Amino acid sequence: MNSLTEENYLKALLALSTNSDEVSINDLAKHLDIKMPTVTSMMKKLASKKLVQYESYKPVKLTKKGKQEAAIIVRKHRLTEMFLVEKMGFGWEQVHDIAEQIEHIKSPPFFDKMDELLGFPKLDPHGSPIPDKTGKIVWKHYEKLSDCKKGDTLMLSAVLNSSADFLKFLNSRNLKLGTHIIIDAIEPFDGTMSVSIGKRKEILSGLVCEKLLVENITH
Amino acid sequence: MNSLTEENYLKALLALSTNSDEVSINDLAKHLDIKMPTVTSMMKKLASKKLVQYESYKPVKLTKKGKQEAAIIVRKHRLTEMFLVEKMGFGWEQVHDIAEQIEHIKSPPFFDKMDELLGFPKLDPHGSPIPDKTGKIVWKHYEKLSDCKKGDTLMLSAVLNSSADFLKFLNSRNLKLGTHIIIDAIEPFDGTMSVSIGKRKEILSGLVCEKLLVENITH
DNA sequence: ATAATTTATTAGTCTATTCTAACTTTGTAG
DNA sequence: CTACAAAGTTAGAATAGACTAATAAATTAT
Ligand SMILES: [Mn+2]
Ligand SMILES: [Mn+2]
Ligand SMILES: [Mn+2]
Ligand SMILES: [Mn+2]
Repeated sequence: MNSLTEENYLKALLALSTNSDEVSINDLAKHLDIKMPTVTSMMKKLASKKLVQYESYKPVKLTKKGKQEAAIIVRKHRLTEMFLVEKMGFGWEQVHDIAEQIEHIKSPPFFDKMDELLGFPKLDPHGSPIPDKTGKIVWKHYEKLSDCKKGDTLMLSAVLNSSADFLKFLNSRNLKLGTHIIIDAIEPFDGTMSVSIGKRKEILSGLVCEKLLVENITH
Repeated sequence: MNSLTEENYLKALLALSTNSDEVSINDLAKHLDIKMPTVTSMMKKLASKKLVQYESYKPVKLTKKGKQEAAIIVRKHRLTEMFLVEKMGFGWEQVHDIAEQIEHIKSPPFFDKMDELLGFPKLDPHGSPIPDKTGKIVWKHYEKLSDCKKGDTLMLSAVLNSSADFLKFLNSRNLKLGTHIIIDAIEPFDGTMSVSIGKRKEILSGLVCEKLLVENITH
């Protein structure tokens, strides 16, 4: 059984493996806000448990086993978020921090029951896929709003940042999953977009646009 | 903020304070299944946090502050058990172990929401009172079945043991909170009782009878 | 009032997780 | 191909929590 600490390392490794599946000690240290030597020694420990592949001075890689166990934590995190929103009435900006703790609860029946009560959801409240019980994760083919072009009509489908601050910002602009966005103009210098959300006109900074995943529904 | 470990010590102290409000290191060690020297050093730590009163070679006592913080953990534990039974469909024999973990979640809104969704319950699924937010705990005046006499008609109101084994035993005898019990005979030697539960006749050992709290409803 | 037993404390060790300081390796810019 | 910066490792120390062995205090039994 992995400790809470080990589980958080596994989850961070998975989160940082989206592109290359190789993760540097430095990135991991920054992501977890832990110093590099601490990370190095934890990598040795996880390697001894066959959860990562580790060699001195090289980036780390999750093994199949490590990937699977990380995905199970993510599953528990996302099921929890969905439960908090759908069954307990929390806002999507309130659930991440609670889920960060509940994901470590050891009780398969507890999460199975959530899953069942929710009707076996495929997505969490932020649009991210809920891994299945075997650890498989299937992302739909979304694109970043920042990669879309002027005139496109898009549907907000997922957010890449679940911090309360960011989500409260989206709330204040009436941006929810499913909301339609039309790109009126793009500032070439910094990627700031002028968009229409329903009847309202809004300005979204490049940084915000990079965190919004959309589906192109231009007619 | 107290650690999970400290919280479990506080809860044990409160549980063992029911009578005398003084707790011996030895009892605490047995209750927590931890060796005495470890308990001694934790008592020193809790004393430095003003949560217990500790002097060498004397029994420990929870301070007002310690009692309050312990009760808040118990509140979270019992709200959780109630939520698991009432809102998630678990049996009363399944919830204690999950609550033992969830009681340590740091999120007042999470437990407030449970409380609200449950309609501010006063009792948990095992008949124990749910402490209020200030830490006050009010037990109703129940008596132990083992203290009742032949001919009494009683209503099962609470159980003093929440282990899955014990509760599964009660399930198998159709004993639930609210069930009526009539004492047909008491074996003087060991306190074994012959009782009527509805139309059924059952035999309950003295040990079982001591764990059942009842309300006397003899006409 | 002793002796025996039980309870509690000290001292020293261990594992898990983290840190800082110092050193080494790798990668990059001339 | 050096020289410097960035990334990574080693060594040593700290804290939380738990253990064992040895010792001391308090209780109980004779
Ligand atoms: Mn989240
Ligand atoms: Mn976490
Ligand atoms: Mn319980
Ligand atoms: Mn607990």
